[in-house]
Amino acid sequence: MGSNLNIDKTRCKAKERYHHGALREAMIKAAEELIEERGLANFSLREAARRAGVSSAAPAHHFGDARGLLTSVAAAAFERFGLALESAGGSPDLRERLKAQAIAYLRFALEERERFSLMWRVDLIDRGSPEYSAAIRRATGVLTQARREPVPLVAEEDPFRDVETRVARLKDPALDPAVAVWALVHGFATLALNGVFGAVDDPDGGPEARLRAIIDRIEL
Amino acid sequence: MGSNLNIDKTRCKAKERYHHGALREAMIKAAEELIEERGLANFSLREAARRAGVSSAAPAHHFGDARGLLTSVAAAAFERFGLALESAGGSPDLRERLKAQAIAYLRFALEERERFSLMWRVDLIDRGSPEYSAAIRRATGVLTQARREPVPLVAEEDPFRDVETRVARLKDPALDPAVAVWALVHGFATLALNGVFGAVDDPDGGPEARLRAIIDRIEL
DNA sequence: TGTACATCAGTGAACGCGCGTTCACTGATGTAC
DNA sequence: TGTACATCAGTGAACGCGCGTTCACTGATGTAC
Repeated sequence: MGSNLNIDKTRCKAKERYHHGALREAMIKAAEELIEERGLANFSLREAARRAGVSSAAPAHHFGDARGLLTSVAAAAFERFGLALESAGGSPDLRERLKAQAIAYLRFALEERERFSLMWRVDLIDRGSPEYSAAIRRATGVLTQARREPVPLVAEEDPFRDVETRVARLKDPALDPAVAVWALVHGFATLALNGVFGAVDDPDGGPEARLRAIIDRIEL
Repeated sequence: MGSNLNIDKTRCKAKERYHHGALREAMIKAAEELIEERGLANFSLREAARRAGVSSAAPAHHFGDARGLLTSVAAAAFERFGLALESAGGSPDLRERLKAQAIAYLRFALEERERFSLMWRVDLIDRGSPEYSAAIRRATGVLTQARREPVPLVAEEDPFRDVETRVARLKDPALDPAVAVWALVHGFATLALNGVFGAVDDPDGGPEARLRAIIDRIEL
């Protein structure tokens, strides 16, 4: 790389270079900011390109079309979402683990409202895209795998006591407490975003405590 | 009314009369069909007017603007939704009542996908509208009032046994099992609509049984 | 029972808008020799 | 190390689209006298 190029880069004025250099990432960032700022309904490819300092035709090279860009934004959001859930799942106790993940779920939804909505907007994104389906599979996998703790098969008295029940539960998805908690927190978050539970302004207070109390009443 | 008018009416060709006569209802019906048929994302005021056999300026007299029409559609949907929940809440047993309402909730969501989505799309409707807020208050009221059964205050042994616990529960919304079930079924329905639980084609089979099993595990 | 007239509920043409996408193009990059 | 050239990643102007809404209008209705 010549020194001229370096000078351009240290200026950090991407617009002054003909080639942006990292337009893909810049577009995703611009789209995220636009969506969070003006709402998902007011997203437009042109405006996102404008914010990235690039002509409206440029994104086509990286995303194909507008749906492609939104798909990438959704995939990136799911990626971060999965990480948040994962790092919340540290407790060895199943109930605590599920509760912590539920809270992480709720917080993500309340803090990144518009992006959280986008993640589920099938009409706006391309579900078939490899990057999207990988990200959603990973994130939801974290949830539904939450109960796959090392089961203490060797009980004190009878080594086979309860084992069959446990195995049956592991096999029957209807009885998976993780699915119940997942549906519960997803609905709770969605309703909270809709203002059903009143003010959402203090996410540390109301909704979270309420969610904790509810999860405590699910038989695991 | 003259006989000419009657002849016109029996012809049932609304287009042939200058005054539609029941455009408000016709527009709502047209919008509902359009939405269910082509999806919420493809709704347009013009197309709805076209289907009602009326110029695109006509609806303004009844709804003001496009948002006004969608608000009325959402309100009508909430009205039917509330009725469905209400008629499902017949059982004297709390758990059975909640379960039946949850199933009704799920069925409504799966059968009227697009309208169910619209009901919660704050960006498309006017939440402040009296007709909408009345309808949503009524429908959600059915849910959150589900536990307000006649509590058997006069117990066998000690008339005050458990009473304080009951009263405390009634006061603390965090412990309201109806809210838990509500959030649960709402999330369950939303995820099901997103295809998370696989095929939705047989609503009598998979999702419903699963939901029943989950509700059985909530401590009421 | 007629008539005058205000009001209501339509028409249809037109406006302006921002959008997504296409197109021929060009500047920059990287690679083969 | 230099040069030719293919490829990549941009430009910016233009196209066509359907939309929501506005506007001056008109036909139908209902009511007061």
